[in-house]
Amino acid sequence: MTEQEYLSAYDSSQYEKPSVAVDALVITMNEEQQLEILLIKRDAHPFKDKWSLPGSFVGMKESLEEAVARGLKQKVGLENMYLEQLYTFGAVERDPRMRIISIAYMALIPKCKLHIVETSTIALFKVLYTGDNIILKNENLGITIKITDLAFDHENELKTAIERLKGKLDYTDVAFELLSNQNCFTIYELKLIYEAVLNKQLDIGNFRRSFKKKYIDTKKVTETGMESKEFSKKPSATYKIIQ
Amino acid sequence: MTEQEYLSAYDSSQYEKPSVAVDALVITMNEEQQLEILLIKRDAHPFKDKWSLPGSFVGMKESLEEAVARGLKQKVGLENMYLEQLYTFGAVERDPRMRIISIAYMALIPKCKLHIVETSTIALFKVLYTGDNIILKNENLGITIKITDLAFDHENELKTAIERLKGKLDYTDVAFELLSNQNCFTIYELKLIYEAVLNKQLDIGNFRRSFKKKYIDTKKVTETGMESKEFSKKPSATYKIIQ
DNA sequence: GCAAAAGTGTTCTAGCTACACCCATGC
DNA sequence: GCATGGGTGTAGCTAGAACACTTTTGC
Repeated sequence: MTEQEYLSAYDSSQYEKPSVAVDALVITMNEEQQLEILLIKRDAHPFKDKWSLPGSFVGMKESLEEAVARGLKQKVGLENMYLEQLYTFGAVERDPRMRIISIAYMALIPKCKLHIVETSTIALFKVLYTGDNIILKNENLGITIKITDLAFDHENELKTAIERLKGKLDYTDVAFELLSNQNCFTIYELKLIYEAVLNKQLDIGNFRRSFKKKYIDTKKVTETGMESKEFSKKPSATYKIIQ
Repeated sequence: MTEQEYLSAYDSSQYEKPSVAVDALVITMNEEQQLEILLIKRDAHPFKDKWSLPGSFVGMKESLEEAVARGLKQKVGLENMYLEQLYTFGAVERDPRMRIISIAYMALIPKCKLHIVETSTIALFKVLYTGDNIILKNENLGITIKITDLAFDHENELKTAIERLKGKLDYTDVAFELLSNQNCFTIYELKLIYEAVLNKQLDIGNFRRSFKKKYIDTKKVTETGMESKEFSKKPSATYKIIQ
């Protein structure tokens, strides 16, 4: 049997298959320097009227990343953001309708590039900590929900994303993805992102020093030569990422 | 429409679906303190006669972990090993037969628990470094292959696993999974695992100190009170993990 | 003048690195 | 006696934490 004969004889439909979806954790930072997550209110069963992560089924001719990008473009008009695979959730009963295996992706995007028209079914929620609990709050809609109230296993997905983000701050450059302008930012602005993700205050002096050691000395980032007064009265040096 | 009506009306077979598989990266350490990986020689197209990672299709009523465990039990009689999800590979053309999305799992197991009858189609290969290249070698079969010769995208999966393992040594306890006996091991033995994974020599004095700080002081590990001469002439203290 | 961020300097500590050193044992 | 791992000690360097301090500007 040649390979060609083998391939055409192969019957890919002989077994029942699980469905495959991708979920997107669209994370941004608002003007008050708080993390926000994009949620969609379910209009159908199961979990009707619960808030959930935007998801899409994976088409036969698109990669996982392409499925996430397509879904986000269709649902909220988003394009060209940083995507990173988070984890694959495959418990048998995670969706009561049928077996769905879902590959979760984290999408980081600065809020200035996020032109979402908030409706009563699509909205950004602040991620707030109250002790050990996480609550999600949208002030325009006047909605506050507990993370445990999300549809499906999305509580688990969101918690995984937050932990991954915290863990990756140190040894990767993901924080830059939340800057409003990677070609012109201040150290203070980057510190705000770190503080929002880590949910704790950092010492600005130490942050400056470690920024310079980690990025300037290694030539990953350089001064633009321009100054900014966006965050202060005194002009501040601005930096840009070297490609 | 009630939720019950909705669920029964839901037609889960209306769209064509990708197939879903799991791949297992069974990693162990041999008597010479080298990492080994379990490979299976393909007996069918595509990639006929190439070596590959053991994989299984995911059944409708089993979780991803269960699918990995079932596959390993059926193919090589392995049970009860440490499993950790690695990454999901979903490129459209990764399998020329059909669309297969594969969730890779890393399985760590001490060689003493790995009772594999090596045949010409199932074997453990040493993971060896030659400069920047990785080669896979089985001396019983007299086979040496380059990592680039693996079937499908398994080169990529194996490289991802090795990197993950290296990265996780520091901040997790994965190294313990490769100990032949978690209830009786020496510090030297643990150091050999670190050296095999990191592919570099470590200072034994510093390793002892950091082991004690990280595990003894925190009461995660304690002395057994027994001594071992397995690795030396002078008797050595042995340790066990506290559950 | 006050507040707030920009930016620098200093001190202290913890941890890691690279050794040197002695001990116990098998050969 | 010598090689090998068991085990401890130590000096030096580095990164990070905590905090003090000056500067520049808008109000």
